[in-house]
Amino acid sequence: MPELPEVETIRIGLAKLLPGLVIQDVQHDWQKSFPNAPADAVRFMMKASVKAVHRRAKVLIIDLSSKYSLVIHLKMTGQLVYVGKKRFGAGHPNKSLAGDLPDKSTRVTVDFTDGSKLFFNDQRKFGWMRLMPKIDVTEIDIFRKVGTEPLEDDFTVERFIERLSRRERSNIKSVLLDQTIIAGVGNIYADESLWGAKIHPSTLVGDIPKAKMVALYSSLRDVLNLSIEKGGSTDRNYVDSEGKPGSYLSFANVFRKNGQPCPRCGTTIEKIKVAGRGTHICPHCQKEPK
DNA sequence: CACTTGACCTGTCCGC
DNA sequence: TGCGGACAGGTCAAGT
Repeated sequence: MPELPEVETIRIGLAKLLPGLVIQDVQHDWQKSFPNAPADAVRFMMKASVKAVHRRAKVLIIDLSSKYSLVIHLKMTGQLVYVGKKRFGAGHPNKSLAGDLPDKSTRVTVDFTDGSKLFFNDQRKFGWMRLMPKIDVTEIDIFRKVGTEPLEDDFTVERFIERLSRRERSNIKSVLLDQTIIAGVGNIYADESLWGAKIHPSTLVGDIPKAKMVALYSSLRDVLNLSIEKGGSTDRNYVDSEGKPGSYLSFANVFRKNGQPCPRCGTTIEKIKVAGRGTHICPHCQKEPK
């Protein structure tokens, strides 16, 4: 579920909430959700305080005062929700989406010494949290191979075109989803940015004229920035660090809008399959390549 | 190398 | 109301 804007929204929230808190205990209910966590590793978390919260691609990194970091990938249905002591229990701000915690999808609970808690929930159990020595964090595959961050200042349109051109003979949608080319784009923002640039998702990268590549670059950055501003996209599962949903989907133009009119031309939006993924297009604005 | 398929899981929705 | 199948925003490995 969570793509760059959702993970970044969580990071912004946690960066305000966690630093300075001291870990008292950690529990987990599913080995795959908290791998590499032998008793020893968990012991190294005790009494450590949170120093900082970072994001790279769709991965969160919580640096501790010890030599370790908590590294978290939310995959499809992961949530990372902080519940402060004052709000814990009755009156939680979002009963409908984050409910009373822990619940049946809570995989890992981190207790802090002030009585507050950080819950890692994950319905489908695809996500994970790992405790890693800081020096090893960059050795995770996704960090070794991951592409450029699309919102960094030095991610110019020239770099965008250079990176995409490494996959000239692939269709543009699968290239946008390829984390080794550009980091953080998933199905929602791939569809939205392609609609913005009027490019059919099956178009081969090498067949896209330069002007459209420039349009796609702008469209992608605009869509990601707008979504961060709106707190991300909530379909079913996504909530931010305080358990609140994001509102971007009400600004989306094509994603999950099949059957509705295209906001630009009024043609009915269709849902097709490209690169094995559900894909939303306006068949008038985004002409299928020959 | 490009692309597809299947796997990892649970929950929901849709049609019969 | 029950049941089977398709599907869900992400990655990874293996096969063609």
